[in-house]
Amino acid sequence: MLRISKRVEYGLMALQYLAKNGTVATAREISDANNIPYDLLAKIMQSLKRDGMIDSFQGVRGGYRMMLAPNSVTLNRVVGALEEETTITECISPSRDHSMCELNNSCTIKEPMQKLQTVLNDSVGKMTIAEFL
Amino acid sequence: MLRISKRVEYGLMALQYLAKNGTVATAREISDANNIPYDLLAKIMQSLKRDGMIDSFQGVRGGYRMMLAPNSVTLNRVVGALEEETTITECISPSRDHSMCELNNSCTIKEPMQKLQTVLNDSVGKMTIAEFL
DNA sequence: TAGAAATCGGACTAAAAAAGTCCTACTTGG
DNA sequence: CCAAGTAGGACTTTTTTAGTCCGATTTCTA
Repeated sequence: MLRISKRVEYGLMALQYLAKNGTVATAREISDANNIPYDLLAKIMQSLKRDGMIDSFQGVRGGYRMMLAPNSVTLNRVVGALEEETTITECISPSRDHSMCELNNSCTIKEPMQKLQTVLNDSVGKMTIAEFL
Repeated sequence: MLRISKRVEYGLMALQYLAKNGTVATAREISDANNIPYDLLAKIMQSLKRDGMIDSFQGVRGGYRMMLAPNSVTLNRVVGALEEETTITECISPSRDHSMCELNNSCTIKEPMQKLQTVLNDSVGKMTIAEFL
């Protein structure tokens, strides 16, 4: 049901690393420290950068740096930055036309699913990177 | 991150159906009513039966029947009955030897993940089939 | 008592998603 | 200029999930 993806797992490790060390760190450094495949991590860092929670510097003395206070970066935000779909169910997703569940409008569990989604968002949204330090 | 599987989705629909109607219903009846592939639903019903939340009757007038009050069947229980792994992360799973995260014991996010797991279990555990009626 | 309508359950295939790899381009400090 | 970085597209592999198929067993009923 709710296993988090490696993308999120690695992303959290990277953010933890950055938050802990305070300084600029390279993707290579982080991948070495955590046994994360370098290429994969590189992509993840780009996504986190795009979100704005970290900053990046190209070139020889480049790397990544935290841009926000750890306690202001919620898990919801991290997940949102790293994953396409963040809803519990396809029919709740805002990305598709879901005026009906797939073919028919006979979906009988939409409302409770929506409720579950809210409950989940609330609880996950309360945790931040500060909890990882 | 946390999309629920079709197994759980279909399982919830089936439980809703049984709880709503009160009587014995066949897998065919439920699959027709909800556009669920019959063979798949049949397996799901067997899993739910094994858990004990529903009962089954073989033979010509057979089918399935709810065995518990809807408000006593939590989502956690349904998920547990229908899925192998129910943990947010592999290293938390009780099914594997995880005295260390895979190869090395350098997993730096285990504790917060454990906390997240607890938070999640708590919130999901509060919802029951009664919410689906 | 035969047969239809069910559940039971294993084995398999197909499809989708996730994880990981490869390669090239661009940037920048020394 | 070149080494050490990020940026990012395209691709392959692996894993997981979804779905299918088939035969066995049970049991009501005509």
